[in-house]
Amino acid sequence: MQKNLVIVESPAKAKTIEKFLGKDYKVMSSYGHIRDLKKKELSIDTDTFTPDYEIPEEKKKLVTELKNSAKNSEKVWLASDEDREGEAISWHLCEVLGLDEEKTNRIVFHEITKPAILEAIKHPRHLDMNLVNAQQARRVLDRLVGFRLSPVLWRKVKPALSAGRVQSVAVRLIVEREREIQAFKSETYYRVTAVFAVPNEDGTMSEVKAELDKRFATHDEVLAFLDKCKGSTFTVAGIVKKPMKRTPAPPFTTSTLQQEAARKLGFTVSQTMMVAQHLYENGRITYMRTDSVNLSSLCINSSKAEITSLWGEEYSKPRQYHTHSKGAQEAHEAIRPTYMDATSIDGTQQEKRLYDLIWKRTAASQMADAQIEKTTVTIRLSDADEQFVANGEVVKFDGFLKVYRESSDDEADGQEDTSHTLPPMTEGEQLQRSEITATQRFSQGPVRYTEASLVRKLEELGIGRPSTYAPTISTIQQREYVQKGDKKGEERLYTVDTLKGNAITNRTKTEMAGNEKGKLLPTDIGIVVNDFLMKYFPAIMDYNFTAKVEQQFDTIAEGKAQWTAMLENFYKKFEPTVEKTMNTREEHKAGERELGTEPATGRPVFVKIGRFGPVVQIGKAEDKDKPRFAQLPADKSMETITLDEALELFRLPRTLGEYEGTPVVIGSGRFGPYVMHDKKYVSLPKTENPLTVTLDTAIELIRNKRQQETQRHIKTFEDEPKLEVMNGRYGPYLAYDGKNYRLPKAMHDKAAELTLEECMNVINNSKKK
DNA sequence: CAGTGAGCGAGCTTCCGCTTGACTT
Repeated sequence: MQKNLVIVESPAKAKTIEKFLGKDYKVMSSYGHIRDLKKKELSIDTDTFTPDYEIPEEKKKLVTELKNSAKNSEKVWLASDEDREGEAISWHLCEVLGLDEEKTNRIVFHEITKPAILEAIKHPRHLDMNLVNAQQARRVLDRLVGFRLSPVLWRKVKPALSAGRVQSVAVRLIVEREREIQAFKSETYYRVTAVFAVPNEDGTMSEVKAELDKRFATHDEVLAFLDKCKGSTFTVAGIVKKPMKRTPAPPFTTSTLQQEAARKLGFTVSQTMMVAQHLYENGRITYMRTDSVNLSSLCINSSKAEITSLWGEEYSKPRQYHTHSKGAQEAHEAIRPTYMDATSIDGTQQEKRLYDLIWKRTAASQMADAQIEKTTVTIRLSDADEQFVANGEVVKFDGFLKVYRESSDDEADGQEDTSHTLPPMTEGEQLQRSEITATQRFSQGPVRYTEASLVRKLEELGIGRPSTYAPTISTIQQREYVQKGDKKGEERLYTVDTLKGNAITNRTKTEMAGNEKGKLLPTDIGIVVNDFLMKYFPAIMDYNFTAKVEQQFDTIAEGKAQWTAMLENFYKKFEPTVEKTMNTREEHKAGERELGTEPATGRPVFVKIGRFGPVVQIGKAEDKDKPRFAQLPADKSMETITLDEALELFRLPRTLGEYEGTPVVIGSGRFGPYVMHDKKYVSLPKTENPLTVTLDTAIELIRNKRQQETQRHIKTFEDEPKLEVMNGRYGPYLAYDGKNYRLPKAMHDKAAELTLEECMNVINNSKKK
């Protein structure tokens, strides 16, 4: 008979703890939740709000193992995380394993160290049913919202769509940001900078850059000002030195790690989580799904030792951080290296880089402030009221800046770091002007979200949890509410006026404005679904909805409210809205927009969301003649497409004539326009317009393609029919068993003479990698 | 990387959180 069984949530944690506890303890993992609502049904009695739980198929084997182990143990310790979800996991274990609730030993530890765990074992408690009920309320509410709302979308918008407390608000953020950008009107202004020459002690000259304390609204004001500068003298009116300090950012949470890895390493949110998972499983870092910035005393002490030995005592400053983000539950520590004395690790390139980032952020958080001296010099003009201001920054003591500096999202916007020194100047000193420049600028509109900045916004609103940020972002892309893509900016003209000597020169330059890469853009479906939900379910779409229900979950957790009563309250308002919306007349009409009529027939032309996405339709379903359909191309949107653009789409496919007795047709497919002849397709080059291309050109394209086809097969082998030497766009390659393999450059010239053995060598070598 | 190319009448689809594999690419 086994003495003790300890159950934790994660297998990596189980392995570590087992070492600390010795042979009287067996440690197993539940791999998260072991029971949930049924997958395909609502699984909730909507009169009593009783959930109907089941053990999912993929967990059955694990549960049997846990059951057997529990039966053969004298004592079972439930050691899931100390938060709402963790408490519920313990309760489900209790129920499923048939443990006696009164005799349950529920324990929690705040850090994975031997003393902490031995201490926890000394203080077992019972299950906190209030906390469990708060979790049940959370789970049931999310199911009700998701499973009652989604079918409304299936009927009113398009099949297989989804809605939920978290994802729908995430889409709303992106849709609204896009509308803000559309509505934004950029205003122009003029920024004036001056360069002065200042003599150094050794007789050489230094340059000082200063900016005018006023921005001009019109070009006339600029010219008037530059004119005044011509005869003006420039005098140093004041020098102010101010000491400043900069403090390090707190250690990483899931959300801040995702943001920094995106900015500094270019990782996607899910990439970051995958790499972090590896580091965690290899014992390199603490748990990677956390909203806590807390560091264990172990880490604080070893950081101090490490920093002192690397850079000296003056660089060390132990700090305790406290979490105050909305809805934080603090079941774990911050994300940090398990051993601070490991300054680097073995692993893949990505693992090394992410580890390095985590190590530096953690170390910096335990380091001294940076001491900076900021110097501000004001320069007065004799002939104008405005003043120039020059700023200098000197780092007196670098402190944490030695290892780490946090990035910000809008860093790339020309606001480069201004840390530079000023040459010595004295009050009353006259400066020699060398050049004054007025540059036209434009006010910056809102920027689109990236994956990482959306995560930050969601966390700020208290929506979603560390374990769901990455999945939420992929869900809204999978449902095609949102697309990651590039938005091309527009070319813009701006003027630069320069005063040099006594002459003012004017130049006009061009720049690209509003160029954005890898940003989240709403699709037509995303916009339509959002507008629909905003119209009928504003309460769910409210940015504060989650915060409001979280407050109620907290009240339940404190034992001051009944969880089923809370759900009843919610449902009695929610359910009638669902019913009402379901029963509105209009089906699949959301987002429909009439563009006008087709000139030839007078039939109505409109855009709508069809079975397979946005389409243009001519005529109505009830008409005598069947309606015609055309899918919206990727570069057009339902909100902005015009009647003419819509009618263009119906000019394809068109038949050009016949060749070798079969028709030649120009069509438009997923990959652009093509020529179809005898069931074979040839892509139309970009230089040809599908609406005007001639039969002769099309025939030429068909012939070219045929010739290419004959040259594609270089060599086949009798002994191995699955293998073939092919000729592709990038030279010869091998095709074997449905896969393609690159041929080394040296073998390109003798591709036609390759032997079977040589080919198989290439294939086996590349398979090894 | 290496070729691709539709129609709008199968029944099904869906939530949020907690955790990792076992599958391919």
